[in-house]
Amino acid sequence: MLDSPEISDAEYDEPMRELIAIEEAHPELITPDSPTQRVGAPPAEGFLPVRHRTKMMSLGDAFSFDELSAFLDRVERGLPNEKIDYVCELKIDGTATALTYENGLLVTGATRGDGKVGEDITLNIKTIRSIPLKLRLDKSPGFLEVRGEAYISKKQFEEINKERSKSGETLFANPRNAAAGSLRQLDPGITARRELDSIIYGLGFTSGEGFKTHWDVLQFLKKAGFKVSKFIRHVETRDEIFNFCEKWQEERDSLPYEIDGIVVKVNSLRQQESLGATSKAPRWAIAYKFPPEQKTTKVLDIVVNVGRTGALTPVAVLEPVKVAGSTVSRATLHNEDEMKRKDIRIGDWVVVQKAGDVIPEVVIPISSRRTGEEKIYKIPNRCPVCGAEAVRPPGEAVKRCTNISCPAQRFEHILHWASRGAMDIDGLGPAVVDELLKNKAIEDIADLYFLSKEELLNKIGHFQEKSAENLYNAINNSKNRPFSRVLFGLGIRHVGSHISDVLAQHFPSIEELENTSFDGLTAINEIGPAVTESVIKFFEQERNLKVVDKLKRAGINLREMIETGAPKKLGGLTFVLTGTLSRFAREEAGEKIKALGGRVSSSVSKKTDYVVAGENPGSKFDKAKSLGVKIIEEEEFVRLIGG
DNA sequence: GCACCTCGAGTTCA
DNA sequence: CTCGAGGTGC
Repeated sequence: MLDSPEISDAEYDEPMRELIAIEEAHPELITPDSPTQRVGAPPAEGFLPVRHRTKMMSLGDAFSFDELSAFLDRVERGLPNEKIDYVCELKIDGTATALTYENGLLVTGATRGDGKVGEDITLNIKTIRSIPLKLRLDKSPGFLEVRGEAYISKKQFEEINKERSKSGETLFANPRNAAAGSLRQLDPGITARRELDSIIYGLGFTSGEGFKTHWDVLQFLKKAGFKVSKFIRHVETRDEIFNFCEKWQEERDSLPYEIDGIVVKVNSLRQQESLGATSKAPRWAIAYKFPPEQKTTKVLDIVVNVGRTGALTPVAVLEPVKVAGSTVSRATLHNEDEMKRKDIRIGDWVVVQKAGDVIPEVVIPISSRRTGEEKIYKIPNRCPVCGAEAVRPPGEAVKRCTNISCPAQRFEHILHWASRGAMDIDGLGPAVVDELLKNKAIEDIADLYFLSKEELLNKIGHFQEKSAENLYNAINNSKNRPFSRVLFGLGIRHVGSHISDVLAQHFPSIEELENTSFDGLTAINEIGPAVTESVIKFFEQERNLKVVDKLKRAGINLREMIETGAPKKLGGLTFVLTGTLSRFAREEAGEKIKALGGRVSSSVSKKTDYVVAGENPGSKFDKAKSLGVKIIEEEEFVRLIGG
């Protein structure tokens, strides 16, 4: 077997500490290629475009062994009567990068971009420890470009998401997105903390090196100091190729990083050249893509869940089965119509898969395995928790429990109040809320603020002094959350986080919101009749008024804070973002605008002050033009927000 | 009244 | 991520 050893991370770690010490003592000795220069560079302004010397092509896909065979047929036809051997590599699910070295020193790291022009992410690339800043060659070529995959290990990915979850940031869907996102950080310090890794698998434009095979190239890359995969295989027959694919399809879970397929390349560089390329992809390589992992399992039961709004949602209880890395035992069926459309019955054998990598989904029932014993499930007309009538309004898709004091709704409502987007009360999770309700310590959200430490300790079975103290403090600290979060936490129907922001902008205090009229609400952009009605209804309910009153007495912040400092730069201005911004994600830009007192709206109207147009702006751009709304480009926007 | 875009609400697992 | 539904503009 021709497996090749991988360079271990430890080899890069050891000399670091020593070096830092030396350089701190003698700053004049710091060289541009010093590993200490990997981090600490100032945040970049944005990313400059880099033109690739030779196009970074993508690979053709094969989604089955048939398609893979067809590819091999084409290769053989293209090289009649020649002996052909191949190299099989794991296709790591990361992000493609091109690294250029001049006279042995790393000068540029770039993303693939559209293949012709990528972005200069050199500072971020330098934080990847397995990428040498200097080649380990006696005599380096004047110009060397290598290509590879920058990725994040499964373990590190979970680590990152755990932290993001703590700080309330949106989670990365998969390691690939995490890697891509981390490489697009303006502050290399953040990239460094993400601990990316890299595997190099080929050469780009390079001066004066005469290789015969791809295998030789890989050996050279290893010698030059790059991390090259140890799982690469040099093969000669089709069977070996298929075996390699099959083996890794089964064993992909055992790898420290995610792979989404196998790359098969013609080994001889002369043969590669002779096969050539289409405008999109080389004819001498292909990516065999693993099918999304699907498993079959049995629907043991279908149960209903009662949500915060009283919605009855059917959930399939499944015979536990391992799919794409985790064990699946439940899957939502969304609603009655969806259940009927897919015709899923209790006792059915079904195909399950992960939608988007995390959330299990029932794809389809296997009707051929039916015995006739399967039962069609109907959502009950009574709430399974409180027994009240459950009604599905005409034209709507969900059945709802009509009892506003239904224990299930109350429970979910309190959890919602404590949730990250609302009051963010750490330590107030399902188990604690359950005990507090059961032991009659609270009835509603406002009661939380009248609990003493002792009560918390007494009423929550598993609590010790420390946890009681922590929760007590967490509850107290939530009193001065911004008004918009309080509004969101109230759980008014149709009032989510965004509409809460909008309402808080227009009504500086809860009294003003309470006393407004139907027209006063609908006049506001983004507030239509449905939202208006539900807000007005909320304040008509005696129960709700009592809770609001108690919240007031508890000292909850029920007015928009008026900033006493310097007037905010963007006070009262409304922005609409369109197109792709290069410096930050849209969400980030939105955060910045809001932080400076501005508003972000989703659609352009006469009220819009600025439309910020990024790359490929959408229809909002045209709308802004026709309405005569001021359109600014990213440059000017950055100047406007002063950074 | 319709198309399009957003937002809201519910959900899973480790 | 998913679906459903609200808001806006034609």
